[in-house]
Amino acid sequence: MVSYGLYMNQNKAMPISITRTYSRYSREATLLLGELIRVARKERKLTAQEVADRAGISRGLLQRIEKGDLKCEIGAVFEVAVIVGVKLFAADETTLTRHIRQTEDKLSLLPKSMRKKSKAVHDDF
Amino acid sequence: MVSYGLYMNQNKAMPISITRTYSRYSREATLLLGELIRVARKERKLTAQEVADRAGISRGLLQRIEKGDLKCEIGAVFEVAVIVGVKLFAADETTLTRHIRQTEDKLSLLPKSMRKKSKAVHDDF
DNA sequence: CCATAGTGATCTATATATAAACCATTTTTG
DNA sequence: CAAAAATGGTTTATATATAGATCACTATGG
Repeated sequence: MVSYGLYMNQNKAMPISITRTYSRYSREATLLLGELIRVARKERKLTAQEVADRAGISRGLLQRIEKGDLKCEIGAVFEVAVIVGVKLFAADETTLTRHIRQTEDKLSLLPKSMRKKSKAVHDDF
Repeated sequence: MVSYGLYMNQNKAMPISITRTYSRYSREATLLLGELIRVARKERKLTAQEVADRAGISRGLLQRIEKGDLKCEIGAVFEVAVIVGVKLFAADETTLTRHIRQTEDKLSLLPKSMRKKSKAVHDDF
C-alpha cells in the first residue's frame, strides 16, 4: 500500500512514505522465481558476474533478484530468467507469440470499459 | 544494456544514459502477462481504478503493467496478477511453498561458489 | 595450506519509476 | 442524444532502484 498525503509542494500532493504491502502469494512467487534462477545458474556453473554481465545488470541487482526482492524491475528479472534457462509460462517463443495473439483476440471481444452502475444517486443532502 | 561512463562526479563513474536491451522472449512474456491481466480484469468486470486501488498502485502504473512495460517492479505486477486471478506458476500457495522448500534443498546441494578455472594457464611455451 | 575467485554486504550519487493532476477521447447508460 | 464514467494520454515532482566501488568473508583448487 502506498501512503500519499500531507506533504504539499507546489499545491500538489506528493508521496511521503512509500510502503507497499504484498500478498503472500506475490512474495512467494517472486521468491520461488529467484530461487529457481539461482539453482539454474549454479547448475549451469555460471558465476553471478557472468550472468549479470550477460543480462546487462549489476551483480548487486542479480543478488536481489535471486533473493526474491519484489522491487526489481520485471524486465531485469525475466531477462535473467531467460539467460539461465528458467522458462516463464513454460512456453517457448513461438507458443508465447501464439498465446499473445489469442489473448488479444479475446480482449477485442470484451467491452472497452467497465462501467460501474455506481450511481452517485443524487445524494445531495 | 546499461552504459556507464564519462560523467564523473566526486571521482566516481556515474550512469549517463540507461538503455537496457531485452530479449524478445522477455518482451513477449511481459506483454503476455500484461494482456492476461487485462483480459482477466475485464472478464471480472473490474475497472482499472478498482484494481489499482486494491493493489495499492496508481492507475497509470496499472496501465503500463497491462501494456507489458518491462520497467515496472515485479512486486506490483505480481500483485495485480493475483488480484485479477492470473495464477503465476499455475500453483496455489501451498504448492508454491512446497516448491520453495524443494528448491532450497536443491540449492543446498550445489556448490556455494562457481570457481572458474580461469587460470591464465601458465601458457609459457 | 595458500592464493584467489566468488559471494554478500554496505555506501553514494544519479536515472528513473511512480503518483497525482490534467485533458481528450471513447464508451456506456439512461 | 446527453451525461457520466472509463480509458488513455500527457506533464511534473519526488522517492527510490540501480550501478559501481569497496570491503570482509567464504570456499575452491592447486
